[in-house]
Amino acid sequence: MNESQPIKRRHRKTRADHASELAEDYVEAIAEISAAKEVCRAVDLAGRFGVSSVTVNRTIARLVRDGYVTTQPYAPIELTDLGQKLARQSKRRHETVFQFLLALGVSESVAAIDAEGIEHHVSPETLRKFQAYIERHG
Amino acid sequence: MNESQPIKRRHRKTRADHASELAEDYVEAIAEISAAKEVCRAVDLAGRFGVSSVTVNRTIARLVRDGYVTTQPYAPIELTDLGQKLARQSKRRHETVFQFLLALGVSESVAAIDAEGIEHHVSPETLRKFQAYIERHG
DNA sequence: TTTAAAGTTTACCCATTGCTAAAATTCTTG
DNA sequence: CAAGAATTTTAGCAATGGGTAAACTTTAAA
Repeated sequence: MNESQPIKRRHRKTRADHASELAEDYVEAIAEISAAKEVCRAVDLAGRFGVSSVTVNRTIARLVRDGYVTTQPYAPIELTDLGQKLARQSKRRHETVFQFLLALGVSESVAAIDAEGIEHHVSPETLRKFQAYIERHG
Repeated sequence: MNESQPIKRRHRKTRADHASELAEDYVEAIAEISAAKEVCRAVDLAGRFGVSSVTVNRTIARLVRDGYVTTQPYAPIELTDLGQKLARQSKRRHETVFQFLLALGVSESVAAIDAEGIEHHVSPETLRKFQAYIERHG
């Protein structure tokens, strides 16, 4: 009577239709790095995420496959329109979560860490509540 | 000046020292199911999480390896003291996140889903802020 | 310009988390 | 108790996300 419906796990679920957390982190980083220094290279992402450039390479290949990114051998990494759209959404949501935590009184360093983890699990409805809270409080 | 220190990803990071999200979900579920019907079997967890019992089996093997669970072939699944401790912590944190979302005005169905995802990324400091908010508001 | 450094790619490895099919065991019921 | 149902286990497959070592390109410097 209690184990009603199955709890679907939210990590690694669908393929092309729904961007993974990793994809969101990557497009967000690619957008930021591209803005800061014109081109984004695998080595930049490797430094950013603290992983090897081999790992970056394969992740980028998946992003290409899923339509978020274009690149050619030994060339810089660029976002497609879809990738840019996802990057904007991710950045906006990330920023909202971060500001919300600050408004709640969480310290900046902890808010930065927690926002990273939380952002991928906040539904539109909850995000709106976060925004409302930010507007009410400072 | 911005790509200061590497951003450590919070999913699937360490091995034995830090319980994975999946481990937390499992011990929480095992505790709940054991409380509700005396014994917890793989098939119960499979139903709960919407995965096959083969998948449950292997996950349980990892939990045994990591010291959270004991079991024997064809026997029910039981939590170790460590597993019970983790289950209590997880349940408490989960409950706090869920109540916090409700207090913020998020609907019950969405709060249930978001709490599942968010709970694993909330630091002790942020959790205290959540609790404080719940106490202030209803 | 040639060479060395930096960056990228390829070829391997591993663990996790999912699956199906089939074998083994335990439970239930006729 | 024997047969069938339910459950668990084993064997094998796949995708993701991590690694190293070594080869290959590109860039920079002497």
